[in-house]
Amino acid sequence: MAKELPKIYDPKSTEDRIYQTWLDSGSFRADENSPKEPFTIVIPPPNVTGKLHMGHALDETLQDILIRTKRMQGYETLWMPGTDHAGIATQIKVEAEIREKEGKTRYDYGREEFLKKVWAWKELYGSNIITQLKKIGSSCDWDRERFTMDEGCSKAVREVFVSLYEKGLIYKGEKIINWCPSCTTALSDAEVVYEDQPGFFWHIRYPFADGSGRYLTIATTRPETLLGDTAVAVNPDDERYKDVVGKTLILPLCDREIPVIADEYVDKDFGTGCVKITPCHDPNDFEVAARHDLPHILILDGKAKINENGGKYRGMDRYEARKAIVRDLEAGGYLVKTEPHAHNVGTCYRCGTTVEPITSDQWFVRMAPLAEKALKVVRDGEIRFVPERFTKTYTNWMENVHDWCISRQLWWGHRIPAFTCGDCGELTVAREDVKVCPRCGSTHIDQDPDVLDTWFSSALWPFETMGWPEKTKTLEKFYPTSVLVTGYDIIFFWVARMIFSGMEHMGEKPFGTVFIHGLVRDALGRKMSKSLGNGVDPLEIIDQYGADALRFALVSGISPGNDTRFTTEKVEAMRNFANKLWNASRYVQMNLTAEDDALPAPEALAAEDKWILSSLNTLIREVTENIERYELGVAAGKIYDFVWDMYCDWFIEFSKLRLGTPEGENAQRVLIHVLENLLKLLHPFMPFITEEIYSSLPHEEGLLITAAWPKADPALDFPEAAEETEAVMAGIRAVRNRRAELNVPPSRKAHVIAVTARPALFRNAEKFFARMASAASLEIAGEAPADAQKMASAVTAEAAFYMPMSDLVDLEKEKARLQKELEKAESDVAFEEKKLSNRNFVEKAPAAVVEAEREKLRRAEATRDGLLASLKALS
RNA sequence: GGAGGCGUAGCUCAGCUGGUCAGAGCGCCUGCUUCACACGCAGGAGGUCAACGGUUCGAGCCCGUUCGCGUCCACCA
Repeated sequence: MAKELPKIYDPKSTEDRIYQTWLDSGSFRADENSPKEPFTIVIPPPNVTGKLHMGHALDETLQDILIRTKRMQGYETLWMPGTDHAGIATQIKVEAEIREKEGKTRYDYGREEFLKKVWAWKELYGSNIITQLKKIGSSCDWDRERFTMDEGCSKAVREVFVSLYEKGLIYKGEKIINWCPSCTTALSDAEVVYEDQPGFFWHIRYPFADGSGRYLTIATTRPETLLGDTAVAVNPDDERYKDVVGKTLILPLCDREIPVIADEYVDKDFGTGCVKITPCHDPNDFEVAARHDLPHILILDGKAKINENGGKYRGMDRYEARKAIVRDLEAGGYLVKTEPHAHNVGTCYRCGTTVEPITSDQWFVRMAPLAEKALKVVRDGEIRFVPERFTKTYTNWMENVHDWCISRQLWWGHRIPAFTCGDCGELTVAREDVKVCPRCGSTHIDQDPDVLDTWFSSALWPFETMGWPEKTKTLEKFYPTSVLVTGYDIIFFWVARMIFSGMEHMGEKPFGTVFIHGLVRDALGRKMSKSLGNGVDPLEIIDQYGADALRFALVSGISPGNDTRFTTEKVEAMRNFANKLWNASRYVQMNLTAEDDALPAPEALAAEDKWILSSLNTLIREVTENIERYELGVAAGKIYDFVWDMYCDWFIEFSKLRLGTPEGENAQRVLIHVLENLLKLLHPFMPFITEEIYSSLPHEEGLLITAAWPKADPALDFPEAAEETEAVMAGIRAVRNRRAELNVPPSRKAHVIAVTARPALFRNAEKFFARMASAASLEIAGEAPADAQKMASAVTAEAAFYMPMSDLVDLEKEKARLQKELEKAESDVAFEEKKLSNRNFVEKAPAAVVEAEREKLRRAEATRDGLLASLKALS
């Protein structure tokens, strides 16, 4: 039965095999007909042609820990997997590919042919990311894998679009939007990243048209937009300009006349107090223009080049035009001054290009009515953010949300189901493609060329993946989902939108808890990014250290919502931990003769058995509770400490004394029992190695992945026995400590005399002292030996230990050391006495706390008395 | 401008609702080929928990102020 295992655990030869076992067993599958209580997570769908990065690795690990725990706890778990078509990201990739390989653009192919290319690309690379998710152990129900552009999701998207349109919550309109000149598409507000950039503040004279020679000076950071100016605004209360409101100015370089208007928007104290108004290229100006009914002049094209409204600047790139215009202003005597000015510039979150605010005809979601419900469900506590502070992040955003621009001038994505009649101009939004104009019967119909924002479909993810808009059993069983696990960086993009979508279309929240984690940074604390080249590839780490080590490294020491640094040192430490567990298991197996894992009867348990079993109970309670509270870092730490410290360093060492004796089988059974429970507690964190070890231990259940989660057994709480063992441990530590200080090698055994008032504690401890503290013998005495002067001594609360080793002991030093320890013990006693004589403390503090302090006092007194006796014996 | 986060051993970080909370890993020092493991064992050094003030019987933990570091949102042309 005993079986020899290699000394070093090899994840490479294990993980794929174990994963296949799980797949074959069907353990990942969720059953909507199950009577069990559901527990559901939908995966944040990675980009279909993306590559797994550390952020994914963390996100996946956290989800898998929750899912595996709940699965073992008897829930019907569904972890819904899938991928996102990632409109801009994917289209950019394919365009780059054909540009590089064929020197062509998407226009060379045309819409249909280009889309075929993208689909081919998706087919080619789309499975990579899924393979990678499997590598880190994700226990998703792969049979249900979805894609945001598959038939079902597309149907859901269309249903949502049409129904929102019918409710008046989607509209088309000419508004100012963010435009990326590189991606040549509109973006939503959330897709713009603002960054501080150095720039200039140009002060420019706009002369009055009355030929008086007077002028107003405006200040701008974007002089080229002057081509689109249709007014200059001042604050109505600004005394300096009261008399010029209503007058007319000549727009430099354009010879166009524009009015001076008064508007509250202008800040008197900023710049010159005069603001050029460019309705088509600034959101604030757009508003001002609406209030004053100003004309709109668009001066940029889709590539951010000056268009036909820009006169001689036509065709210039925006920055080229800026230079030319500044030069011409200077030449014309219009430029007053140029001063450096740092300002925030919006950039495209996908390509980093500076975005231009421009007016454009786009589709929008009317957010106000949707936001209302989305706020209520969070305020009512139906949806809870973990950690709680992100609730505020969410509500602040939702309270101030603008209408959502959802149309994108791309080809890859869900085509907007809006159809325009070429003859009568009738616009029809419909669930089925329109072939005939419902108004005039014309068959000359054009579908809107634009596609929807990628996030429009991901917003529906929790229910579109379950078959909505059909009424499916899956929805019935698993919606709303239990927890959503994601990083704080996509709360606005995704979490917020799922919430209002769920409320609107399902009439119910999409999830009960939003578990937010931080970013994985590099060893120096920087964001991992392609441009910095500081990203660490999770697959390489898995290859080198194993998925378990990576998972444990990612989750150890983290706390919800906080960023974490990734270091290979940490992975190495966790690889070592895996190996430690592996070798502990080897030890258990090498000594195995018992045929099953049944615990011995309580009366057959040794004190150390009772100690480890009591401690295991505590561990089970703590781990279970901390997972429940999403404190996964704490839970992982508790298991780590227990395995390494309590189980390996102490219990296994204790057990060695019994193996091979008549009691050996009892020891084995306790070893196995505890190990098995540890494997279960650790399984969600380190699924591969725990499953591998479990398979070679005697056990009743099949696979560990579906084994029952441990429960603390009150019948196995033995506080007295635990205290007894801890007293022995303290004694062993004290003796080891003294020996180490005196540099006594383990090979030199010493007699140990334990002077104690509680001899029962040490009656059976000789073998432990012999093995673990190099004791030749352990003698129990009531008082200090007569020749104590020649001995090394060590004092604990329960005993004073004497070791005859006169050659090594310097009596004076020994006395000085004991004296120092005595002072410490006395101050401890005084501290505790003071505390306990404080009536306020005794009356107000909880009884358990007071009792703990009393125990501390007792131990301090005992230690003090032991030290006093030792000192007396030495003098 | 607004919001929230962080500042704990040389380094990276835990420390949950205030009472063994002064911890872990790595690094460092001293021993050890002890029959599971040198990806190891035993022992050790090292922190006035950013500063100051307050609440409390009791504060890294709660409140306030200050200093330092990064984050998100908004955005003044």
